[in-house]
Amino acid sequence: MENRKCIDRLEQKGVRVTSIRILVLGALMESSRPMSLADLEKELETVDKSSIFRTLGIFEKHHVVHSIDDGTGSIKYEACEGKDNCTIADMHTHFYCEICHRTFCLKDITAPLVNLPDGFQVHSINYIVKGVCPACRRTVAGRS
Amino acid sequence: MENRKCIDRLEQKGVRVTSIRILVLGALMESSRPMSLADLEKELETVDKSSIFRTLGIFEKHHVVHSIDDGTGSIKYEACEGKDNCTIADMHTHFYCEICHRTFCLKDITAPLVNLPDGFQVHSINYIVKGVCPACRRTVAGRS
DNA sequence: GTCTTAAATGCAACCCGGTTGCGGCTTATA
DNA sequence: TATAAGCCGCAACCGGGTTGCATTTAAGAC
Repeated sequence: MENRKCIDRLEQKGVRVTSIRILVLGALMESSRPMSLADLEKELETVDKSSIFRTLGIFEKHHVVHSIDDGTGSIKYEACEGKDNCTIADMHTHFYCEICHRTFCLKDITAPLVNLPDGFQVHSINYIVKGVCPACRRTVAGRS
Repeated sequence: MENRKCIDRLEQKGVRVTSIRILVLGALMESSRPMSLADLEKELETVDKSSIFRTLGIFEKHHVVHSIDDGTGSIKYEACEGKDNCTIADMHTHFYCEICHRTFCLKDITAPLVNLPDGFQVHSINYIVKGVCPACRRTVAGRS
């Protein structure tokens, strides 16, 4: 419960501090994986999902968190890392395991940026690799 | 209505030919953009969405079409190109315009593949670049 | 052609993530 | 303490996707 850290981050980004916001940001910062609305709902039993939803919207607008779409149909969120706003260069690769349905952050692997035809203006990148993660691969190794 | 072409493709992929399947595949092959279930529903008024849904599932399994997730919340489909099955190398880049909400196929731009840590087995790639398309950029040029 | 069977289809209902309207509560400021 | 702005919980809603089931269609046997 590093509340201090959450509070500092919120103040630094110009977001009003409330108990719920501390809880939501705390959960995201402690998690090693991006979390969906449902994940947060489960972890924060006492908080209504609409509150979490609105909180995430505010966080996103103020660059406290950013969202990624791993193709599972539910958007996932993770706390932004650097002090400054998340830029394209900060976007990292994600890996979605089709067996255990977990999404991994590969934070050291920057999402690649291709050259686009003239006229396309890039705002963000969504780069998801799908397949089988090491753990699941080991588990099913016997049969493949 | 190049029915012949659709029928050939279905037979070649080992999919039973029905009138609905010809319609669905025809619509996808004629479209310059990937289509969602809702898009197909609108274009094929006479066909029930559950039929389209199941048809797409069968098409996907038999590599007649593949799906992409452009982060809009609705999966889009496009007809596979080559005679053989779609491979990772065939996956191309998509661009989603945040203004007009259209998804563009950049067929000449192969989706990049990063090097993953050991143990990750890749099946597919989802690479979406988001921003503003040339047409919308021109339209809003006056104010930016 | 007719029969039989499996597959395909339409309909209606459902599921679930996401979203919104609104009344009540909390916080900030005077 | 009074007031206003913003936050929160509840409940209802929305839309894409999915499923169960009865009906229709197509493929093969006779």
